[in-house]
Amino acid sequence: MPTYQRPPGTLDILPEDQPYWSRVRTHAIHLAELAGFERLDTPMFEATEVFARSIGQGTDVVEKEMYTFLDQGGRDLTLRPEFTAGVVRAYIENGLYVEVSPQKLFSIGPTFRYDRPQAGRYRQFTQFNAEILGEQDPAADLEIMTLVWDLYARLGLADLEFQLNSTGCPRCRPAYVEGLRAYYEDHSDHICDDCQRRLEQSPLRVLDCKAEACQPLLERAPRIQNHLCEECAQHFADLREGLDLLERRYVLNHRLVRGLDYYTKTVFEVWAAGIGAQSALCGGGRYDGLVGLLGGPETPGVGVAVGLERIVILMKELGVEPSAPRTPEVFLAYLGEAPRRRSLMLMDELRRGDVGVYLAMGRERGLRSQLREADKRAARYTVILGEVELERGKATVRDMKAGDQADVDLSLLVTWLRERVG
RNA sequence: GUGGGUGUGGCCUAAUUGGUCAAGGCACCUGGUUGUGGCCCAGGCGAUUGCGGGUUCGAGUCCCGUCACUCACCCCA
Repeated sequence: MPTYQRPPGTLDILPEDQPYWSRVRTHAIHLAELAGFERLDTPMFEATEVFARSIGQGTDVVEKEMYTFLDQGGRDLTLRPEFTAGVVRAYIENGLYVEVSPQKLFSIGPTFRYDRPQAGRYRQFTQFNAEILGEQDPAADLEIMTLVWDLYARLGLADLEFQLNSTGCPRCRPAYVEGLRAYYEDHSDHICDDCQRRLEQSPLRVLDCKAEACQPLLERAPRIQNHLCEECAQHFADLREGLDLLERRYVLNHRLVRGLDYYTKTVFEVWAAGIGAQSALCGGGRYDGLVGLLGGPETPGVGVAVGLERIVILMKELGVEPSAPRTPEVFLAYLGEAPRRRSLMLMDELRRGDVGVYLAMGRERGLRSQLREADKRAARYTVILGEVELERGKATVRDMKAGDQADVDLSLLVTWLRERVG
């Protein structure tokens, strides 16, 4: 065992995995920009209050999953467990509501949750996040959903569909929740302990209970879809029409309720098999009250958070090719002190000429050892410089694939190589 | 927080079920070629078998504890 290990639930992303990450990030950023989203970077930590108020006191995230600490100045801070709260805080603080509306913003970076790690779940994980602030039109929900769908499609994850639901708004939800509570109270002796608690704290959460005992009751529980106000019902219908029109598959899931309190109307997730017991690839929804709740002007919003680790896991599982890493195609080998100095200069010259190059290290190495290294590094050409070549003002350039060699004038070497690599 | 599984060199695996066996493969380094890679051959580096304790003449192998990793529950990315 090594003396030091990664903290539980964290990940070393080694060079061999970077091509996957690079491909995921590149596509995410490209698609976001294509759809008119602008990048916003916020701090990795915020005042704890920002998250506690947004996400809600009774939620799992706030109750037991936050990395919270006091800094030297006694400030109560928390590593972000998600992006939305911080993005909304930045939107208000920087007065982005006076800019063109809606504001379409995306972010990408690490997030932190103190969960128990398991397959597909980490304490530090990476999210791609997109938000549309200042627009109540269901077209905004549709754009958000289309964006993540297209990201998956580009990365080769096919056969996906949205889980979709509407959780109503402050006008219609309270009545539904009362109805749900009343229904459950009539049968309270048949439900699990967790649900007993949920009824008090966040009644909607009884809907995604998986306990055997609760299933029969759930079957006949009232469904929010039948209790939406006219505005919410219309919004939901418009969104579904848009999804149909653009052929983004979805299934209605009346039991989909997300673990954060701020959602209104639309909630959705995308599920996939193959990431251990986890299924959610992304999750999102509308939060029309959040900006107001955090002290800004009443402003509707909708957004999504995409888990990047889970995408990478699936890409590997499905055999999706990552992007090819770019490594130098030229290796400089030398024999002797004068050639070594000349190689140093060649290295400099080549890189200034935008030719990627490895330089052999070590002063007493045999050519065999240097060529072995060149081979392992998959260099296309090895430039061999010894006393013999130096005297004639030339270098021996070995084509590693063909196995043949050419004499090239040192003065022409950069040009010669530039014509053949890149 | 709760439960299950696992823990041998950088990686993968072995050790006749307590008796010199800590072995093999991959990787790495050197040499076979006084200046030539990939294949092959030879050699080499590298492990107090997670840690602590116990049983025993003797433990990698049994027991207890502990730590770590891992999977799962809750919930999510």
